[in-house]
Amino acid sequence: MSQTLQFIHAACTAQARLATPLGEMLLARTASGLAGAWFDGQQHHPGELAAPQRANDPLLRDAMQQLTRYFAGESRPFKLPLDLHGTAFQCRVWRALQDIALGATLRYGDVASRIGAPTASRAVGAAVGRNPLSVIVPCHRVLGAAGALTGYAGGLDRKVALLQLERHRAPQPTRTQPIGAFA
Amino acid sequence: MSQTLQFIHAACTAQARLATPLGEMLLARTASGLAGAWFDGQQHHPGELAAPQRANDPLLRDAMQQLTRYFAGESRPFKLPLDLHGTAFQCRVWRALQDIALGATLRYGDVASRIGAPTASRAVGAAVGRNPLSVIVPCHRVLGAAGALTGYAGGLDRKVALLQLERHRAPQPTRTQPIGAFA
DNA sequence: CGCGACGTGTCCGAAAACGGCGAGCCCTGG
DNA sequence: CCAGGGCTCGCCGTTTTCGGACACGTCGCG
Repeated sequence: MSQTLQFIHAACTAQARLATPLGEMLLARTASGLAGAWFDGQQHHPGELAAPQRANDPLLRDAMQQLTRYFAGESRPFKLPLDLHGTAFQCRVWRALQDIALGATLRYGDVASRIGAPTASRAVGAAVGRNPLSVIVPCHRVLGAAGALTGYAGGLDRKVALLQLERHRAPQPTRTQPIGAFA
Repeated sequence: MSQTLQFIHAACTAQARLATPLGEMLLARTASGLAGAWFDGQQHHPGELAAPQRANDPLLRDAMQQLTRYFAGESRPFKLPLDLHGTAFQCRVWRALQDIALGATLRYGDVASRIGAPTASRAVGAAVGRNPLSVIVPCHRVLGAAGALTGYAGGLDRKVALLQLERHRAPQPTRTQPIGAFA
């Protein structure tokens, strides 16, 4: 099992479920922050967690509220304590993802450059795909060099839906413009 | 890294250090019980833990007190909530170890029989060696078929010392007599 | 009686396979 | 001419796979 999932199963203290327009999600927290958010049936889903179901946990409630607002169209950025665990490289990638503003997109190669490994775009792809915090860490804002969607652990339809949702709320279309499908 | 150590690093919530006649020990707990006790420099030591140092944690304090009394010569059995994590096989072995009374010893093969895998004595050796709770789960009470000490993660001298310590407190020399070195 | 072979579960190291990529090349079709 | 589509080939971190090594004991042969 991957390092991240191993950690999730060992250290999570509570979980909760949330209904969204794109399907149900599973949220999980540890002692120090939000550790996971997955769509039902997506790739790299941790499966059943031993941690108790606690819909009224303060942090989980916060997360659910912010997600609900996000899906309702609010453009306020997520503000939650996170507890991301992965290899050093993955963490660098995930941190870089958090810097992509709502409505903006980057190419895999751009992310690679930003973390100081300009030739590792393919490895970046792998890391992006294992992002444990769907939606909250915006891994859906990374496109192929030609603007193609190229992949999403939750399924391409969800990626399309998320980008479309964000497309109309963006304060202004910042940074790298999506090319091709979204030009 | 081994399954057990992986868990230790991920799930421990507090640690403490204890001075004993055989060297300093590191104790670690999780939310549900005592998870580790290692001599400094022993094999399979987890190294630096991220969990905070908390000498006044109730469980850790209890453990330290009982260990201190043990080293002082009291023969009262350990009574602590434990949180042992390993493969199914390892857990069976470690549970079996806890049933060896103070002053008694078993052979690796005996342990193998007791857990229902009479031909797996070699595998038992491996599992015994990875016991995360030195002293408390008495892995030092297992000897080779001929009574030889054969090994101890903390060093053979410590194994000798522990057995000697227990030899004189035992209510009565129960069960399998140590052969050879301890006859 | 001594020696070697096997059974057994787990960890460890090395090697190979596998991707949510991207650049370069050629080819087609306007 | 130029724009695009399909192909091949390098890129690189992670995961998977595989072969040995062990805190032993029994059995079969010389």
